Amino acid sequence: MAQLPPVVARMWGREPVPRRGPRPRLDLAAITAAAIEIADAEGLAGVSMSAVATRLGVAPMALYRYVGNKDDLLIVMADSAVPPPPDPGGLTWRDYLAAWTRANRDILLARPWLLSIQGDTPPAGPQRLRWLDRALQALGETPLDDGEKFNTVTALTGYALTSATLVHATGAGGREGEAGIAGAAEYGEILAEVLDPQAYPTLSAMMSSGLLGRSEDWVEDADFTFGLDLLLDGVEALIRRRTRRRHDRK
Amino acid sequence: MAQLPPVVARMWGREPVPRRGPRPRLDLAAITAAAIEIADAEGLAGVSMSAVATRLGVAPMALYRYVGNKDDLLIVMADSAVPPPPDPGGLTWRDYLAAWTRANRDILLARPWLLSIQGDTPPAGPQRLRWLDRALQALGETPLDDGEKFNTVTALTGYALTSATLVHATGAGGREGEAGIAGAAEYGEILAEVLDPQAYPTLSAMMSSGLLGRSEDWVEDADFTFGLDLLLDGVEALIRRRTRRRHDRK
DNA sequence: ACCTGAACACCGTTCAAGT
DNA sequence: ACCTGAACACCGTTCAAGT
Repeated sequence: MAQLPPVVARMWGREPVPRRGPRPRLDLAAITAAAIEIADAEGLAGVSMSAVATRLGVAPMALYRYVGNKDDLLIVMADSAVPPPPDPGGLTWRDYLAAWTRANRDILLARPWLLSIQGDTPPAGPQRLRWLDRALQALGETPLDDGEKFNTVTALTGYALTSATLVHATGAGGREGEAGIAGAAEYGEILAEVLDPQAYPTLSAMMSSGLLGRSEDWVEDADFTFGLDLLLDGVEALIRRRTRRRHDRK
Repeated sequence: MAQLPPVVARMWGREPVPRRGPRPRLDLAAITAAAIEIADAEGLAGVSMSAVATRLGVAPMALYRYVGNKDDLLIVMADSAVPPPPDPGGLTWRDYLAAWTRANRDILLARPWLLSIQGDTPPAGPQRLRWLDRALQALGETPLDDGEKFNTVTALTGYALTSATLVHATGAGGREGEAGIAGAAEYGEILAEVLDPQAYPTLSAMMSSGLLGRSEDWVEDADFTFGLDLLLDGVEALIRRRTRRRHDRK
């Protein structure tokens, strides 16, 4: 699952260029698109090799010419399901990274099945690396070194992912008929019933004061923005420190 | 997968208390322990209902008396594989949350299969909620409101998760013979070969200047600590702002 | 009440064979 | 070179039957 597989080369357009033989009826892009359609409609559980093949009008074994195994297919799906990152166009690093993180989270909310794959796979495909590139680019003008930029992006990515998990899992952003708890309120009720105030003092105090009662707010911009600003404030503080130090040396 | 299932009640000790009939030869704890042993040894792929049953010396169908289905079992595993959170004992909120986040990440590094489950499941079991409780408790003395505390913890959780994913996926922390890319250096090499400097200007510039060459550092304390401090600086800035405002009102 | 045996409808993946 | 048909060794899950 964590192995960076040969199929990665194909993701980057390094398709073998054969001379002879019948014209291929498939390619990696068509297979991936079919698999994504199934995942969007039925979730990851619906994505079986034979379901994908059926949708393409082909025998299941035909897929193995393009994909080493099913894990390969999942990795390719997780990359190509991601749209291009927002355009940097003239934004400050802070405004851009805010938009970038929000867009990142929105993708995960629209395609929750990505959560199950991305938590396990490093960015190695063209799309996810483009996202990484743009975020690093936005920090280009700052005095941070490469490692610091990288860790900043890691923190933002993690926040987007955890927020999306929470929203999706509690069903707060849930579309009708979707898997997930009926609502954050129900989640709260279940916890309230089960939590022992002795063992979970802070959490149960918060719950009885209504934290989780109104927790559909988790999806709302205000709440997401708060945590995001927390992170960006940290970055800004660091930049200010760095800048000051440079200035001192003059 | 995201459904909060009836098995949750059982996680909380709400086992049915039967009167008559043969004494049970199994219980949820034993099943979970067996499944975790398999996951530790062979990864999540090795955890099949029949593998778990075999390890317990029982027919596979016996498990269905304790667990609704396999997804249920995974949810229970993901909770009970988590050890108790660090002890708060006299630490400042900042020191405690730093230790908490680091411990969080270390668990994920020790049991990478948790990554595949936790990215998809909200905390609903006794262990993960205990972690949540302790983190909120540490923020108890600060002037943050409940929602702010909650989002702070979300951001820290996300950072731990993404850091662990990155470390694990690039194999930087890999034990011998484990799944994963052989090393971060190899990951870098693959990317270097495939990245078009035109399409990925910042990333390829960083790579040729050696960012990913020395990227085993990702695991090292220094690098992890940097991102963590970034987050905590953000929290601290917010707390300072809140405190000042209160002071002004006097 | 608890566990089992047999059975069902699937999986992912292989291999030799066809064109 | 590409696709297929048949086959293999598994899955998760059901149900009726045993004690």
